[in-house]
Amino acid sequence: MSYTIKDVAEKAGVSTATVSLVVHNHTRISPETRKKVLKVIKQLNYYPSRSARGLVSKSTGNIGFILTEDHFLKTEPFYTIIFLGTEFATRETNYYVLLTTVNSEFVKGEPLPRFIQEKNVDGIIIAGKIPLPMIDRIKLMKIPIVFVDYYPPDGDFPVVMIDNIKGGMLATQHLIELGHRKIGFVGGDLNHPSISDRLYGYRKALRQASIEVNANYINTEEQNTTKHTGYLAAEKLFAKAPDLTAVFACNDAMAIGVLQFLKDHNYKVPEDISLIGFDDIEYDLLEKPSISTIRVHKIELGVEAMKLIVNVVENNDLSPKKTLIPVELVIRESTRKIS
Amino acid sequence: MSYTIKDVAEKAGVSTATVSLVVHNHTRISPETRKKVLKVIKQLNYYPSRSARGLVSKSTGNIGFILTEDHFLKTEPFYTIIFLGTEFATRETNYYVLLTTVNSEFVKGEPLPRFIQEKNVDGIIIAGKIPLPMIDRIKLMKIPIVFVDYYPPDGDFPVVMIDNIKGGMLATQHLIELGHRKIGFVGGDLNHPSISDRLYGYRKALRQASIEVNANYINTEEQNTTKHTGYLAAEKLFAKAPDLTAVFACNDAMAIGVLQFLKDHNYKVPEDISLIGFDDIEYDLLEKPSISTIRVHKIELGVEAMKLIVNVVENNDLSPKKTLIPVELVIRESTRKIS
DNA sequence: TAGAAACAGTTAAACGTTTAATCTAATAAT
DNA sequence: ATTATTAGATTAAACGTTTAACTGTTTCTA
Repeated sequence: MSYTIKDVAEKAGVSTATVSLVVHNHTRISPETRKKVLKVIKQLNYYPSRSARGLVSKSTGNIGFILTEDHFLKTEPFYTIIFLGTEFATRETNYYVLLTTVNSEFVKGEPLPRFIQEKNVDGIIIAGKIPLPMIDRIKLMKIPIVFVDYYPPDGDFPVVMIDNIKGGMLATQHLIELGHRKIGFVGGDLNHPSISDRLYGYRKALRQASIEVNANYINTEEQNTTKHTGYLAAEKLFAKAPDLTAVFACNDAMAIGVLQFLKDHNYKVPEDISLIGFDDIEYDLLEKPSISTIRVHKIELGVEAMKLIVNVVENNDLSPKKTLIPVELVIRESTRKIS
Repeated sequence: MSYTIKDVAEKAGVSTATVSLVVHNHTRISPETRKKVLKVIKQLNYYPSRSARGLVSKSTGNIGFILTEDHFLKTEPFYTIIFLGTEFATRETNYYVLLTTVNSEFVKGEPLPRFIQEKNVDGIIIAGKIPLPMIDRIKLMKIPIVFVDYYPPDGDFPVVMIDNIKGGMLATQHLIELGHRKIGFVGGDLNHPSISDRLYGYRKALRQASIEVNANYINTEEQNTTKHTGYLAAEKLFAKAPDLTAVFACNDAMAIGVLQFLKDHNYKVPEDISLIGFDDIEYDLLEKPSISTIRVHKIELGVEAMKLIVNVVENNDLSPKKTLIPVELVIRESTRKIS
C-alpha cells in the first residue's frame, strides 16, 4: 500500500493534524513546519486517500457528466469534445469526471444514472438536450447541476452556452456583405435554445440591414439536425423559394445535407449558391467545397462548465450564472460574392 | 444526507454487520432476515457509501481509461466508441470509469495521469497506442492493466484485439472473388499490431489464392492513418503500380484519402478501381460512393476490455488472456466485379 | 508587569463501512 | 444426558482523513 498521513506525520515529527493542515494550506502552520512536512510528502510521494477524505468531508470528488446516447454517438464529434474539455479542466482541480449516457426517451420510473442513485457525485454537468422528466427527477436528488449547450425552459440553473445569437448574426452578415439578399435559413428543433437563438441572430442581422424577413426562406420543420434532415429541409426550402442565392444552415451537419441537395440538383456552390454552416466540426474526411461556418470552441464549453460546477459545489454559489462562449466566423470555399 | 447502514440496521432491528452481510449476499444470513433487511434497504433507498467502503476494502471502485489526445480528437469516432463500450459494461458492475487523455509524446519525468498518481483506480484500460516509456512508468505503480486495440511488444498483459488477420483476409478475399488479381495495400505504422496483422491477412489471402505478393503493390511508408496520408500513399502506390485494379486500405480514413486521389485522377470507383477499407466508421456525412469495409464492433471492444479488467482486479487473474473481437465484411458501393 | 491576544501545534472524536473473532441457541451425535 | 457441531447473528476494531476544541508559548497592550 501507499503511505498514509501517519507515515508522513511520523517522519516529519509532527501530528497528523499538522500534516492535514499543511496539505490544505492552512495558515496556522509556520513556514518552517510547512516546509519540513512538504519535503516529507514529496519524499514519500504521499497523496491523501480519497476514500478517507470523502468519508469525513462527505464529498466524493466526482463530477457527473450526462448526455444522451444519441449525442455521444453522433457522427460528428461535438459533445464528446465538450466532455474532453471538462476532463482538461479537472486537471486544475481535485475532481474527476464520471461520464454516463442516457436514453433520449425517459420512461417514467426508469432508474437514474448510477452515480446519482449512489450519490457518487458532488455535482452534475448536463450536456445537450435531455428529457425534461429526467431533469425533474434529478432535481429531487438535490445535487447541484449546470447545463451546457442547453437548458430547460423553467428553473434557473447555471448555464454555459455558445453565443448563438452573435453566431447567427455573423453568419448572416457575412452573406449580406457578399451581396446576398435572398438568404435561406435551415433549422431544427426550435425548442432547443441554441437553434432558436441562431434563427434570432439571422432575423436580427436581416433587420439591421433593412432586409425583409421572408417566411418562405425559413425552414424549421425538421426535428433533428443531421445531414439527412438538411437534405430534406433544402428540398422543401427550394421548392418554395427557388430564387434563393444563399443558405445559412443551423449546423454543419445540416449544411452538408444542403450541399448534397444542391450538388444533386446542379446548383454550383459557391458559384450559384453560397452556403454557411455552424459549429465548425473538425472533420477532415469531408469533400470539396469546404464549408464556411461559425467556429465554436467546444473545449472551452467543457472547461467553463467544469469551472462553473466546481464553483457551485465548493462555494455553494447558486446564483444562476450564464456564461457565453464567443464564436468566430470562418470563411472557407462555400461562400462568395453574389454574381 | 442519505441514510447509512446504521439507519437500516436500526429500522430492521439487526446489527450493521448483518446489513453488510446481506448487501454482500453472504450465506450466513437466514432467508427471513435477509428479506427483512432488503425490504428496509429498498424503503430507505439505501446505497452504501463508496468512501466508507473504499476506506476499509482498500479499493476505489474506479477503472481508469487512458488514450492519447490524438486518438480522442481523431475525427472519426473510434476510440470514443470503445470508451462508451466500457461505460456500458460498468452498468453491470460496481465500477466507474475515469477517462483521461495523455500526450502522444511522453516526456521523461512528466507526471502520470492524476488517477494513477493518486491511486484512485483499481485497474487501467489502455486504448490504442501510447508511448512505451509511459507504459513502463505505469507498470511501476503495480496497478493491473489491460490493453485494447494495441499492446506493447514486450510484457504479456491481458488484451482485447480486433480479429485483424481475419479482417484482412476477408477484405482481400472479397476483392479476389470479384476477380481482382492486382490488389494494392495501403497501410500505416507497422509497429501497430492492428496494422501489421491486417497486412498479414492480406498476404495470407493472396497466398491462399495462389496470387503472388508483389512488393510494389504495398505501401506502408506513412506513419499515420488519415485521409491525408491515404492520399499520399495512393499517389506513391499508383506511381509504382499503375496497373492496380483494386486497393485495400488498412482503415476507412485512409480509404477516403485513396478515394479522393482516385477521383482527382479520373479513376472511377468502382468501375475502374475497387476500394475497400477497414473499421466501418459510422459517419453519415460522407459522400458517394459509400465504401465497402470490414465492420468492427467498437462497443464490444470496450465491453470486453471492461470485463477483462474487472476479472483481473477482482479475481487477481493475471493470466494474459487475449480476446479477439470478430469482424464482418460489409459490401457497399466501392467494390465490384472486375470489368 | 499582569493579563489579553495571537500564534503554532496537538488531541481525539467522527465519518460509514467491512470482517475476524466471538457469542448464543438450537440441533445433532454419542 | 452430556457434549460437539452448526447456523445465525453480534461485537468491536480498523481503515485514513478532517476539524472543533484545546494547550502551551510568545508577543502585545495598558
